[in-house]
Amino acid sequence: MGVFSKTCEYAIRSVFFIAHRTADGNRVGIKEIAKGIDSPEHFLAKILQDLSRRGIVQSAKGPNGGFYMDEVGLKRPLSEVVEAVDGKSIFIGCGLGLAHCSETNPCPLHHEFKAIRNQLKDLLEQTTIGHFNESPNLGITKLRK
Amino acid sequence: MGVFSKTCEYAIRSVFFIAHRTADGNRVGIKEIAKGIDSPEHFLAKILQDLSRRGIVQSAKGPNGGFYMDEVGLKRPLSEVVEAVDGKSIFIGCGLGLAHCSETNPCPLHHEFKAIRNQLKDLLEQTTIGHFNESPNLGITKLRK
DNA sequence: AAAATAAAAGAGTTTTTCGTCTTTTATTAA
DNA sequence: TTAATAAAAGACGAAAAACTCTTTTATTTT
Repeated sequence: MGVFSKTCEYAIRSVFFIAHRTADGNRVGIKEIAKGIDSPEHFLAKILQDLSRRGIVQSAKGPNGGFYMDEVGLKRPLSEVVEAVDGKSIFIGCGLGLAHCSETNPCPLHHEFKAIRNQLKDLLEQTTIGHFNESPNLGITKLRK
Repeated sequence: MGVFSKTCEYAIRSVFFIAHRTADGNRVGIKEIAKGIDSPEHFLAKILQDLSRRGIVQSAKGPNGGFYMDEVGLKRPLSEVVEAVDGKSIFIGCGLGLAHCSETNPCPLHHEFKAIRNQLKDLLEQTTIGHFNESPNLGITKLRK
């Protein structure tokens, strides 16, 4: 089991992909995205519909349509994508699945898990969707299986 | 989505519970364990059958039977429980779900994820199943929802 | 205005995870 | 040696996640 759901993995990979391909103002279609990140096309379509409704990606129908991102979108943190798809639980949930685990009522591993979760939280908050557009050597090269 | 599957959460909570209740040589039945950690009894039975087959917990049938742990078992790291139930993927898998992500072929977040995963790995390797038996104030008090 | 394009929406199926229920087997104690 | 106990095993059932296919709607270009 990964840290994220598969849906969320596709979401992250697709926003990186869209960010990279459309920073110049172009748009990119669902087929191309699906190929570019090795995901099932129609399943990804659902995911992007959702991200589009939430304003995380933009979309346009018709010829020359497709998905794209604006300047504001590129600056959004990855944490917004994750939260939109998987919810907040990854940032706040108990590692042992206890609903009432908290600072005052901690499970055996509460504090240790908290430290790790916070690191993940920081990473996802500090990494923007457009982050890898500026680092030409790293990044986008690797989004396929 | 939590870091562990629900099955694994139940597994961890149950080994902590069994360790605590049977360090003195007693045994504890499935009903009591299920109540003690707030889990579905028959589902937990399946999980413990598996852990028993793998030698992580011991079991005995019949009157005065139940689950228990020996000295060796108490010293086992929690990572063995997690690996038995959820497999290695949590320790080695790519955060973005890419099968061929690696040191030489890293995904955009490879190095960052690796650091976090390693922390989790260390925690699970350093915490033994019997760890909380010795710390009377912390620990076992909180395994129910 | 018509045809082509591409996302949105709707309605499924499949697979995996989670959970339940019943029967069987092993052990112990009366 | 029979009855009681408790885990093991087997066979389901339900829900969630992952994935597919078809139809509709919006847009653009000719």
